[in-house]
Amino acid sequence: MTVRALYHYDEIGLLSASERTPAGHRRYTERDLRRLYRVRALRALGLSLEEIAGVLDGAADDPESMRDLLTAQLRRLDEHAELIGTLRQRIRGLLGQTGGSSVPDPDRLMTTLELMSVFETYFTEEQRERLAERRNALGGEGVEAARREWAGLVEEGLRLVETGVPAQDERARDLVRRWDALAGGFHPDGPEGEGTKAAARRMWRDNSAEIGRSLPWPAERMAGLVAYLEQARQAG
Amino acid sequence: MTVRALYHYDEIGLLSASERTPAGHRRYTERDLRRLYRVRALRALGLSLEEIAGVLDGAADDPESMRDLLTAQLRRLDEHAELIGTLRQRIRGLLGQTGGSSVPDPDRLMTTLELMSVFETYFTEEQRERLAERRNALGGEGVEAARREWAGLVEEGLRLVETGVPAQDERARDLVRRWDALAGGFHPDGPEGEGTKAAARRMWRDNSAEIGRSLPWPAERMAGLVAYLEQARQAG
DNA sequence: GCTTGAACCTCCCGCCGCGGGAGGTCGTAG
DNA sequence: CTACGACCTCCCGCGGCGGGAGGTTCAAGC
Repeated sequence: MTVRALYHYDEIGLLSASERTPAGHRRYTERDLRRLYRVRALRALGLSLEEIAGVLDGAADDPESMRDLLTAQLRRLDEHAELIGTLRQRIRGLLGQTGGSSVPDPDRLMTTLELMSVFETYFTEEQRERLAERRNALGGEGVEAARREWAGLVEEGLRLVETGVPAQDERARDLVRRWDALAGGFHPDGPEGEGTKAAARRMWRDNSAEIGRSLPWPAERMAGLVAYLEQARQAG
Repeated sequence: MTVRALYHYDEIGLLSASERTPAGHRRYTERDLRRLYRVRALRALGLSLEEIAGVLDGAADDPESMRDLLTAQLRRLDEHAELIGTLRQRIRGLLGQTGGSSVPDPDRLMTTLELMSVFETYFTEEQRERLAERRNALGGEGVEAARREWAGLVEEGLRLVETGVPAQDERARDLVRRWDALAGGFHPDGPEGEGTKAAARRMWRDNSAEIGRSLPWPAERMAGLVAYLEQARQAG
C-alpha cells in the first residue's frame, strides 16, 4: 500500500480516517483498518472501487449483494479469459505462418494484418462467427486440402486468361462452378450463406489487389483473374 | 471505427491524413488506409498505440521487430491469463465456501476477505508461494483431514483452559507439541520454514480476534486459547 | 438561390486508479 | 536547536479515446 492510494480512497469517499490528530494527520481506527482490509481484498479480486464502495456500504441492506457481485465478477473474468485465449491463438497463428518458412517475410505478415482488418470491415461479427464454425467443422487438414485444391483452380484460371480463352467459354464457366462449389464449403447453409457469399464477393472485388499481395501469385495477375471469373459468372 | 479515434491517431502522430481538402477536411489516401488497417489489426491484438507506432515506423529498419513484438505480446497475454485464472479460482473458492451451507452468512465472507489481506501483510509473496506449494502437495483431502484434526486440538485446548489447567502442565505442553507438528506440515522444509512459522505466529498473536471470528468458536475464547498456548510454548 | 440536415472541423473536459512532484507543516532523535 | 523524516494539500500526468460546445462545409431538395 502507498499513502497515495489512501489519499485517493479518502478523496472518493471510499475510506477516510475517522479521526484526525490536532495537527491534521489521519488516524485510522480499528474499524477503518478492517474496512481497508476488505477494500484491498476486493481490489485484489479485480473489482472497481465503485463496486467495492457499493457492496461495503450496501451490504447491510442486502446480504446477497456480495455474492451477486462476486458471481458477476466471475462471469466478467470468464469472458476476459476467453478473449485472451482467442488473442493468443491469433498471435500464435500469425507467428506460425512464416515460422518454418524460408524467408522471414515481414511483408507477408503486414499484409495478413491488413487483411484481418479488411475482413472485419466486410463481414459482420455474426457472419465471422458462422464462418469460424464452418472452418472448425472442416478441421485443419480439411482446410489445408481445400487450400491446395483452390491453388490448382487458380493455376488453371491463370492459364485460361493467359491463353486468351474468352470468359464465355465453357471451360471458364466450368471453372467458376468448381470455384464456387469449393468456396461454398466455407459458407454456412441456408440464407445466411448467401449473405456471407455476397460479402466475400464484394471484398474480393474491392480488394483484389490487397488480397493478391498475400498470395503466392503476382497481385495484378490475380486481379485480372478475379475480373475474368466475374465475367464468366455473369455468363452463367 | 469512430471519427474520434481517427482524430486521436492524428493528434498523437500515429496516423494522419496525408492530404486535406481546401476546406480543411481530412482526405485519407490509399496508403493512409492501408496503414489504418495495420493499426486496427495490431490494436485488435492488444498492442498499445505507442508500440504500434514503433513497429510500423521502424519495421523497415528492423524486419524482425514485428515478430519480437508479437512474441512479447504473447508472453504478456500468457501472464495475464494466468492472473485471471488465479482470480477465478479464488472467487470460486469464496463462493463455494458458503455455497452449500445452511445460512448465506455474508459476515463470514467479509471476515474471509479481511483475512486475505491480513495474510498478505504478514507473508511475503515468496513465502505465500511456498505455502501454496505445500498445500497443493497435501492435496484437498489432506488439508481437510488436517483441518478436522486441528478442530479436535482446539476443542481439547478450550477444555484445558476452561478447567483451569495451568499452561505449565504437561497436558498443555503436549498439546502445543501436537499443534506445532500439525502446523509444521503446512510449512516448507529448511530455513524458509522457520520464516513462515515465525510470520504465522506473529499473525496469530496480532490478529487472533480477527482470525477467531472466521472460526466456529467464539472469538474471545480463541484469543484466550492463543495466549494460553503461547505460555505453554514458552514453558517448553 | 435558399434552406436544411448531415458531416466535418477544433478545442476542451471527463473517465479510472492512482504516481509523482512542489511546497509547506509536524514530530522526534540527537 | 537542528536535522531529517513523515505527513499534509494541491495539481498535473498517463492511455485511449467518448462526448459535448460551437462553428464551417457539403450535398440534396425546393
